[in-house]
Amino acid sequence: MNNKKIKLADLAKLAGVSTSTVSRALNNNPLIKQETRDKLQQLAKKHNFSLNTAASRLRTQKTNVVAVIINLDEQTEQSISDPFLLKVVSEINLALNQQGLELLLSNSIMAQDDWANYFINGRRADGIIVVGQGKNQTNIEAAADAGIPLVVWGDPKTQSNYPIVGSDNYLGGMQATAHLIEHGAKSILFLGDPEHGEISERHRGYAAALSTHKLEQHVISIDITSRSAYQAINQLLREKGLYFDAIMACSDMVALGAMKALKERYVSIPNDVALVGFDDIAMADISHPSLSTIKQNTQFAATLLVKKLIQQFSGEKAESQVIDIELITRQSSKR
Amino acid sequence: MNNKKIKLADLAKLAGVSTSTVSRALNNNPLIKQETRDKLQQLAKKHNFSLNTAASRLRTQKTNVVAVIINLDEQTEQSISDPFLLKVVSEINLALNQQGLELLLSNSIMAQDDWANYFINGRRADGIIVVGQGKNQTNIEAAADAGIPLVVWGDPKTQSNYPIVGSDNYLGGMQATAHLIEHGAKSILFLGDPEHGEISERHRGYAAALSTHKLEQHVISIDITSRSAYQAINQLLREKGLYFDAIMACSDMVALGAMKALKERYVSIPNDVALVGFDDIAMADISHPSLSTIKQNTQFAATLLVKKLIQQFSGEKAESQVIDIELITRQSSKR
DNA sequence: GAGATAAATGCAAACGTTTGCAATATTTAT
DNA sequence: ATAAATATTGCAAACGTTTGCATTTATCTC
Repeated sequence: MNNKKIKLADLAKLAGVSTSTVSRALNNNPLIKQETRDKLQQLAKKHNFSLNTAASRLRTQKTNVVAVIINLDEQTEQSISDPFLLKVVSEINLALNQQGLELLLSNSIMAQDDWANYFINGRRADGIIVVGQGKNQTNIEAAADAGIPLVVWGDPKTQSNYPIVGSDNYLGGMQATAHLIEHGAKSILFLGDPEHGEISERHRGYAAALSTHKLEQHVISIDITSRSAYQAINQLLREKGLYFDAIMACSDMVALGAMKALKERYVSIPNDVALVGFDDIAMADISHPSLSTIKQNTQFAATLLVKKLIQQFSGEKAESQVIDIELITRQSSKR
Repeated sequence: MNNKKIKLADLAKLAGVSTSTVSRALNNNPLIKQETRDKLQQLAKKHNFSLNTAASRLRTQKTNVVAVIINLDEQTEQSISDPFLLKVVSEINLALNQQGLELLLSNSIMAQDDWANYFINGRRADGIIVVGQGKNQTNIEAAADAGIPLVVWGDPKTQSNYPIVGSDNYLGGMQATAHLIEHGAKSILFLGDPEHGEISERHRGYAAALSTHKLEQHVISIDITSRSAYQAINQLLREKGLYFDAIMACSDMVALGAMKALKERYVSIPNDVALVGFDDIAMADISHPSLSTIKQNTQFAATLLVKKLIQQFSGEKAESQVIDIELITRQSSKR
């Protein structure tokens, strides 16, 4: 095993050609005769040669890397363990790889406020995908203003100077709520934080559906974690009793936390309380009763995010885009 | 806003010093007078300057990047959505950032077998963390032989020429099983794939605990997903009836799938069937009944993985290390 | 078969840092 | 005040690619 790292020039010497030829051959430049290309590519493979990306990035000013930032404000603890966010990241990774791009992951960098320079001026990445809007939009806005290729997973109806891809949260909230109403719910809790970007849209949808049917809002503002959902419902049942007959939860994890509290107190789901979540994480299908939810098409979203980012690489402006959601009805809401 | 990217030389000109001085100042080299250092660092901040990593990596032959490879064999679909793996990645990310290292994520590259060159010879990363042993250990072994800084999350008792960090799966399997036996279980199912690296150790622990008490093994070999667990238990109950009184599941997701099947058929947990999982994912606490499980200390593991990788950067050899597990008893096993 | 066009390759200069060594400025000892 | 030692800075050569342009080689045209 050779511990001296082989370089382009070594290959060139071995093949008796110039480095330019090798470089072009490995990059499949049609300027080089097909035959020579094949020969050199084989030689490279044989010697386990891989282009030094540091050098090539320096020369080309391109990295073929995209930084993905998980943007969670304060509530570090739970969001990080939210399967949904991680699934989004996973899908983005796939979408990037399909385009020959690599994924530089960061979930702590958002704290410091010069992340844009850090990644872009530092030539660590060609562009940035921010997962989650959080509350510090000004930060993102500034980066976008500075011409940094940037794309955000969040609520696409938010006014912004950067493209946001995300589900139709308003429609999702409305459909979920309407579904509960159709199944006879009269007193529907909204469980979540209506201040929070995407969730506020879900809440607006909830409110709209209610007002159509002249029903009252019951907003329980909580941290968007299953634990605080559990605690909130527990406290509610203890202090106020069962004054509601349905819950529209702002996420599946929240819904599952609520479900646990209900089951512990022998509140029947869906008979006493019907329940709808949001996201369609794997657990929604596995829980008992299985959880009705609004499915977000993360795979499509990921390819879209990547596509819009690449557009910006070539100077095009990309627009925000709303992705269709789908109501998945399972046991938790059927009565 | 300046669209021309500023470089070291520009800063130097602005400050009226040489590039060497700026470079040293920004790298906090004590060779430079403290006063000059401060001044230059401020200047850099003021101009949103960030060192061009491409250039600096080329010159220093270091990237300060670690590639993390999620190593899943074939069963792509479910493993990717397994919250546990993603949590491990998340913890690794944190641990890396704490050491000033960045995380390059990869989950599909493992397919092609030259990933080692790709990352290391291509100077994309200084080292590699493989999450999950999978079945193609030869691949990893070759890389380790080639002197590539490498560390694996897996079963640390596996014989290997590279350091593996992971939980005491044998002990975990044994403790979980013993716990079930203590609570009166006589016929305990092992739910998982005993061929699979870490899980085979869990199975060995299970077998050991059983043989101590002269109990019989009942191994249900399934894909390690909640869905196939659900299907398997369903089928079992349908075809053979309730011939078991406890389940030791190879992971929490598997346990939760089994739990759903049991609940659907009104098998009481833990009274009719006691249940223990493995991992302690967030859902274990939220499920109803809450799931007893073997907790893996992922945070500690992550720091250890990173530490052992860094050791290798400086030529030291690092050893495999077993991490303590902890039995978390919740409702699913208490009777 | 000579001249002209096209195809294939080579030369050499970047890209922006870092760092050994040389050079200068500053302090200390005498 | 001068010499010696030390602290601080600058010079210039790498690091390994890519690519515009020049050059060579092959192909075509008449």
